[in-house]
Amino acid sequence: MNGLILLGKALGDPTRVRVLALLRRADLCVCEIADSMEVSMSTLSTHLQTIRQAGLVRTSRQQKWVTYSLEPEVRPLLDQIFEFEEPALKSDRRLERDAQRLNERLGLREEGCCSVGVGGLVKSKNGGTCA
Amino acid sequence: MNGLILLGKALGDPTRVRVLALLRRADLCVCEIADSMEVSMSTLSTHLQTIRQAGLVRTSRQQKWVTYSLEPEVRPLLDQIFEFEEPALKSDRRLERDAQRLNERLGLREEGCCSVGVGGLVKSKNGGTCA
DNA sequence: TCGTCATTTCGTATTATGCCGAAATGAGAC
DNA sequence: GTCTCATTTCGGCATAATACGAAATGACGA
Repeated sequence: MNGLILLGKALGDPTRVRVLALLRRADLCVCEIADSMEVSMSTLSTHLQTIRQAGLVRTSRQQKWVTYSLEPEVRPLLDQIFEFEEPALKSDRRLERDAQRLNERLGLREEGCCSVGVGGLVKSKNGGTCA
Repeated sequence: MNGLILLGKALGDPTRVRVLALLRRADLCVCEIADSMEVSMSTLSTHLQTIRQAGLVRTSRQQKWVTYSLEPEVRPLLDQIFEFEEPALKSDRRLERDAQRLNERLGLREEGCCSVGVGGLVKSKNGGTCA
């Protein structure tokens, strides 16, 4: 029954739901998630760990960055759960803001995700030159 | 997003999963759940409240007893979630024991659920003559 | 090999959650 | 109305979860 409980815990926290909602839109590297959510890196990392342990996401490395994506095997289930709650989710301010910031963030991808030398258009949390 | 989080919290605790697993088998009054799970009344009640607030169950009164049943509207979703985790759930000892005790308990229903005067075949938690 | 960052872990304070027994509540039976 | 129980809330403690900044880690590029 452990898997089910891990799934429950993963869904039972606002920050984690926000992460999952973002990942349902696109595969994202951690800095993109962080910038979209305006949460500290350490906090985000903890939640990502929880979500990972629940088997909801997989990670892969692209150059220097780790990309998170929904585990294909659970995506259908996750979709059904989210769609069931769709009416409430659609009108959620926080999720809305996250999505908006994500879109702005994704617009910068052509200039290189998290790439160096973009001219500091967007400053990442710890002073890096992340896109 | 609150509904989704409540759903998550409801699924994110072993005791509550055990309750839901029992309710997937049959509509049950609280004393039947308690006897099947061997957990204190106050503890059980707290979890039932959580599950109720998540909108996963409805209650109805039968004579002196309150019967819990899965909310018809969420049952399909719940089924899909449980079926997704089926392999792990099927081999879970605790759930197995709960189900076995439930079966024993249901066998006594003909003698009247929680009825007085059965001769104390089964003693309920707080000294009553509950079936 | 070294430097640079993205990412994770550590230390800690705060808050939430789980458990139980005992007391309170409340619905039916007489 | 009163009695009887099933059911819920209360008080108190123990454990676990969340948050953050700062320090540690670790992978890639040069």
